[in-house]
Amino acid sequence: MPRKKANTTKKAATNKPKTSKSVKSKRLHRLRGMKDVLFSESKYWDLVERKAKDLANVYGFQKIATPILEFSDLYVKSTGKETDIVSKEMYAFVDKGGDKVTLRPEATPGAVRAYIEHGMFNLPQPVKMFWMGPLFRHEKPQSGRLRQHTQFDLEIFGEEGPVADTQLILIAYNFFSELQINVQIQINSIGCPECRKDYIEKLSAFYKERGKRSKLCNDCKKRFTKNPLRLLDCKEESCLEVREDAPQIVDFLCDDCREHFIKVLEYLDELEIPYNLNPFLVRGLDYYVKTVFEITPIDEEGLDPSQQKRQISLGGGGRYDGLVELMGGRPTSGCGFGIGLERVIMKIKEKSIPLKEDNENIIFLAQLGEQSKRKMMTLFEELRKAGYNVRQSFTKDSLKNQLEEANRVNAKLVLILGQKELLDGTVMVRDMELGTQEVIDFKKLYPELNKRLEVKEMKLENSATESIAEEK
RNA sequence: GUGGCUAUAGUUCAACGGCUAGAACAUCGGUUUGUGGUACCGAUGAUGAGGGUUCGAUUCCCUCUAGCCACCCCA
Repeated sequence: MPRKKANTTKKAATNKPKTSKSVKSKRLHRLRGMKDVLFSESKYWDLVERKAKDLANVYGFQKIATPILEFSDLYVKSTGKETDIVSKEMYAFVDKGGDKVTLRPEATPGAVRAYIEHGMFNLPQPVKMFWMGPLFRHEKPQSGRLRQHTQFDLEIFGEEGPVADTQLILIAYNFFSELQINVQIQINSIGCPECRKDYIEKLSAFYKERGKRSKLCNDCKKRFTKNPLRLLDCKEESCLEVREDAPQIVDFLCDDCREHFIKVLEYLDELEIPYNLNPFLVRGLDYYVKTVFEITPIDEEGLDPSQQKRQISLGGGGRYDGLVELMGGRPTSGCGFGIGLERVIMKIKEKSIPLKEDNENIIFLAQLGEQSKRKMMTLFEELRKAGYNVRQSFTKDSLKNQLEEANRVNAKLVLILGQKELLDGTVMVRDMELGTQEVIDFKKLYPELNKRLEVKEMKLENSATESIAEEK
């Protein structure tokens, strides 16, 4: 039996044994870990972006945009050569001019670069900026983990006081609660380079005590020599056991760091923002000092544990006081945080929070015949400019199709103009909910529309109260 | 990057190694050449890619690709 087959013979046997990706399938596929945002998802993006911008503006943050492509060195120097992001996740390449460049893996370095490069230390301090855009990390994709994702990011430069840290956390908290996402704020202080050094010594000493290292998992054995702070991060059961008695960094903070941290917590208490003091929270970027925090979602409806998904963090940030200086600016303190918008949208979808849609009082214009089409096209512009919520489908000529479309967009009224109406100087007004229609004088269109839109609203209110009354 | 699971129309799912790969929803068309949302009829449309075993593969095996899950890490 000859099987149905596309008779396009692939390039003959001249192919190298290693098949190249491009020849493989006839259809082009998007790159791994990259996503298209389609119509149905756009409304979530609108919602989230609007919320982010509104909040940022209220708290005095101004928008900036930095290039997606930067010199690779920017990230190597700031984020840290040894961090996972830089050492194994960067989209780094040499461009045609021979420059070593990288697709932005992280927001803060670009903001810092811009702050220095444009002499923003000459602006009134603190400088508060926000930022929204794509980031690229070459990781193995999973749900909620993409190679291109979008972050909403806030940065404050030139303010060393704890108010700055608090304000960032406050904004993050407001962002989530106003989107009806339940979150938990994890917070910790990892001190400054000085007191952290002391702590790491203590921590190493602790783990060196008899028999402790043999209990650790393989990853942690490596961490012990490479980055002892990360020992605190491990979720392995046996490592957790050892960790129980480990010294906590908060007990070793210098006076300055301790005072700063206490203030942040006091402010949070004052604002009644719930937080979870997590002495084991350590963040993976080199530049963080003092306050670090992370935001994770909470499942409220006590699902059975098997149903519970791994809780990925929705956002995180911290203070980076030494970073501007490290990057060649004058000593400037700073702090910032980022929120992963794809993950936020995932959460909103999970909870199926209803979205407000702009489909109130839609007037749909339908036409029959060339003459009426022309007239309706101009009427459409007229109504639109007058502030009516109008829709049309002038590419379709049959009334059936136009009404179908009117129904799809949830129109309240349809104005129908055909040969008959055109000759009589009238227009037909069809009420899509009641299914009634009426021919009116074209000149009385505006008062008629206004009347119907108002009457409609009152009727709806009435019916709502009636149905409540019935239930009682 | 490591390990596991999966891959069938646009979407959600069917199909003891064997007949024309079947539905629902969606889309388009018709019943109605001037009337939508409920009905009826019809059409379009799929085995991720490449190889192997077999008389015969959607089904079994291998490779690649992609997705999901856990780890690593992070937003």
